[in-house]
Amino acid sequence: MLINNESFFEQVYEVTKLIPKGRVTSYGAIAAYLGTKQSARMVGWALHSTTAHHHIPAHRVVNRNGLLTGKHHFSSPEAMEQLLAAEGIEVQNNQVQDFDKLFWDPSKELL
DNA sequence: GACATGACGGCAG
DNA sequence: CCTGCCGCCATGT
Repeated sequence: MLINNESFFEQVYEVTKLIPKGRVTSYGAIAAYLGTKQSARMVGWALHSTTAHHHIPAHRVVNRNGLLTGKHHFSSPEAMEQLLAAEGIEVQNNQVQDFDKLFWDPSKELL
């Protein structure tokens, strides 16, 4: 996989868009895929820009714990849960159920 | 220009 | 097992 042909943000957008419906991934996974696993925070920041001006399924991206930490940044705190639920992902207490099963690793699946 | 914070993650205690 | 601290990059004050 070629890395760093475009901006870090652009790559985050693409990876996020490639997340299969009904699947979720983590900021760290995306960061690791992009080669900046140490800067998982940047991924979150990138997605922040994404939700504002791009149509990105950012609701499929959660933290390593499977927790919907960023739901508060969506149109509505419930939006993230609703979107995930609409895709068949069970969310309880801001946490993705069966996260380990639904987890989608870009560096593995997208390879 | 410097300090503090943030959609995170890993390691140490 | 749970809590706390550090690192990383960009943005806001």
